[in-house]
Amino acid sequence: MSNQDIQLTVDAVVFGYESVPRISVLLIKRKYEPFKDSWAIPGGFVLNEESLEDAVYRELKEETGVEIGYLEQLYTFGKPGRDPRQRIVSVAYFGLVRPDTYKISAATDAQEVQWFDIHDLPELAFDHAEILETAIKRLRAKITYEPIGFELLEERFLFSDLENLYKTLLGREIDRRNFRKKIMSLGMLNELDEKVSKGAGRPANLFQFDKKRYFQLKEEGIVFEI
Amino acid sequence: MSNQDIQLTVDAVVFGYESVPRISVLLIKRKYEPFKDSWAIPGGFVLNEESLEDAVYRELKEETGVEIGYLEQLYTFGKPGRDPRQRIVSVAYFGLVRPDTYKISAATDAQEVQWFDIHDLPELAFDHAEILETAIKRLRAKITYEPIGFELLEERFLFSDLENLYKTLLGREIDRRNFRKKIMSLGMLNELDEKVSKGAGRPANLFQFDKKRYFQLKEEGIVFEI
DNA sequence: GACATATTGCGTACAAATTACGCAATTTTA
DNA sequence: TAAAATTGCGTAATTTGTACGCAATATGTC
Repeated sequence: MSNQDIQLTVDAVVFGYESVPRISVLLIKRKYEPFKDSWAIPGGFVLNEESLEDAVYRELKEETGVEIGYLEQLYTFGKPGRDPRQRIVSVAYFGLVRPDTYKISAATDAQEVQWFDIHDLPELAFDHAEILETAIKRLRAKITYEPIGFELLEERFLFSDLENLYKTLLGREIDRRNFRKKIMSLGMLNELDEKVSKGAGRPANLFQFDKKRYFQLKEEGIVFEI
Repeated sequence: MSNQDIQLTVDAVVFGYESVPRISVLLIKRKYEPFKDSWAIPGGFVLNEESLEDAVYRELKEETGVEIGYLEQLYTFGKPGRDPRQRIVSVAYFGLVRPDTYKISAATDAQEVQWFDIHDLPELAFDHAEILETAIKRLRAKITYEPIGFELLEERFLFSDLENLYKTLLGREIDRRNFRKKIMSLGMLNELDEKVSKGAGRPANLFQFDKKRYFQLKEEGIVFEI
């Protein structure tokens, strides 16, 4: 097939979390046609000699300045006509950043890059609304069977933060005490000695996800599940 | 990126099931370099104006004569160097066929196309071993939370067939009686009036997966899970 | 400073789901 | 005709999930 004329791009749906609480996604305003001045998921063409993941990291750095802590391939979108000008197939990824990175990147270039609440999104270029929807569904599903929620929190976090993250993402109430029991029973969290007091109420303990222990347990067939 | 020089292909890992029991995968012997005479997953270049799915259906028909009953995107493999000659990014799919289709295609062209037990595979071209492994993992995981196992059985099947399919795929013993209770409690199977007697033992009832009912239940938030 | 309010951490009773296994019914095979 | 194989249904024990109660410990208010 020497006359194949298909361009390959990557796009990255990057999620962040604030303890407001809200889940947000990183979007850029397009500088060029097509869809000039529309909001879009960051991404771009894959270079001839770089891997798909490298393309994602590079584009994210170039376009948004963000460095992500977690990245996985989401889905490949290739329907003819998804770009009005040429045949473009895009390998979409989804990534997660911690609040600290989040803040930095939010300040970088307010004109072109911006975090949006996933429940209050602008109109998006191309089929990016579909890509984003796919990503949200995946994130929502995945936090129930993979410990990726921790990638959205600080290294050391409060149980109430974790709980709010799950409540917000799953969109339903969770019994605080049962949730805690369930998570703790997995044996993947370390309770730190440090206590934090914010606002009224008894000070809360800090926790940390034990990635090493998680992989040990995974080896033994014990999986994360909520 | 006007000088991008990346070719796009699709590959399809097609699974079948025989009540031996064994899970098998459809492979072809390559006619051309690179990897001439090696076994490989069927696939090929995407045409400029066809969708990725259409490319899969077309290539499968051209190369194997198989028509699949279920298809889903698996993963996109794009590491530079996975094809020794040029940069090729491949969108891999996995598909399932029923035993009837299975038999037909096996007869089509015994020289070039062949079913292999997934536990007794030949050496594969390119990174196809990795693709196949990814597909097997996905299939194994997915039969526990999506009703795709039925796509590997006849429309009307015996409970023991379903049970053996799960035992074979999951690679562990399953209590026959509890398995049956669990599946039946989902309310997605219709018990037919017809009985079948094969070999010794009490004749068994035929069952049928009720896809319409499944989607109804899914709407109501009741999901398939085993 | 005392008291109301908020949040955390732990525990307990009850319901639901899972697991282990017994056994009769009905067929083929010896 | 008896033995062996397979199916279909049931029941008890165990594990897991759910709904709460309540003391401990901070902040906010008067």
